[in-house]
Amino acid sequence: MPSPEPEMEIVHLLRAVTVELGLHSARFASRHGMHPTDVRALIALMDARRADEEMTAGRLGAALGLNSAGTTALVDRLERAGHVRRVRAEEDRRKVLIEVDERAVELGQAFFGPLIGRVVELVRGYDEREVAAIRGFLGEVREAAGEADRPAR
Amino acid sequence: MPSPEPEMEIVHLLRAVTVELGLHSARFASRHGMHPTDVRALIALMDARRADEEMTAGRLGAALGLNSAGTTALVDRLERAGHVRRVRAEEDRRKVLIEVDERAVELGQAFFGPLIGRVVELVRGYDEREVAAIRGFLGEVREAAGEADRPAR
DNA sequence: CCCTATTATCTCGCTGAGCGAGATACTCGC
DNA sequence: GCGAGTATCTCGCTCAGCGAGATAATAGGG
Repeated sequence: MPSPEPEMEIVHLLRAVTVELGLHSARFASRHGMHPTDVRALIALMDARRADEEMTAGRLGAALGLNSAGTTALVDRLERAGHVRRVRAEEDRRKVLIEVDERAVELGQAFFGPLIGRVVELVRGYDEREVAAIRGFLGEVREAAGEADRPAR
Repeated sequence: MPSPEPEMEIVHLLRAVTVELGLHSARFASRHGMHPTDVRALIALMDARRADEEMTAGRLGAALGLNSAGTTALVDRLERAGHVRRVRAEEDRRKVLIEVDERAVELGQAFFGPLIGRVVELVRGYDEREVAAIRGFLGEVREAAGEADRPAR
């Protein structure tokens, strides 16, 4: 066994964090009778909401890696549970806008709020340069993971 | 809308990273005709391997949040694909040890290697104190996510 | 030792998420 | 207003994961 590089500790920690966060979402899902995909969908929808972007059925499916049939089923499920509403887009009536219900937002905040608050608290414990390092690192990892397909740059 | 706290940027980045890494695993899965759960299982198995711990069917299922029936089906799938072997434990012959095939390890390294290498490279770009901050932050987040259930401490 | 309780895994039958193929509804350029 | 293109939906199917219960092995009290 080759002597392990010390940088690998960060790699393993990173993976452990994603696993742990995934399990946390799964707890939210099962507690509310939802499936992991539904939670991912709600998160994507709330992201769009925060960025003030309209979310259509198609864009949602693409973000989650579903095909159109699966997307329809997903939205059906969320709509049946009262978490979202379908609204025909006025400019292009082929599109279906998906709007998150206020109650679903509150549900999410009630569950994820404590964890988010804890992370905010953690961040406050670091000085400016340390926070910059954390922010830079996370941003670069996101970048790297998104582009990790094509072998060449 | 209340003025957003600046610490929230880190929270959103963190979530974006987990989403991106999740999609990356999903690409690995679909490229090799596997399901997301199978990839999570292989990761858990390789983790155990690195830590020199034996992994049984039961422990694997628990780590992934599957019940016994689902776990059996999962191991069947992985075994059929040649990624793992079932081995009866000698000390307690009720247990079934799951061993990862060397070829599956190589498959994973071939796919995740570039991304891991990129992250190692990134880490090298930070000085000691910055790396300590990143490591500390990730460790604390993992902790927080794992304990985020019980409201009181 | 045997008998019972306990633990680990597997089998069976079922539900439902997500897929491929193709239908339907709407838009846009000609 | 017709044909090509785009967004979503419908249908039928496959298979991941669940609940219930069977099977196999161990542990302990008598």
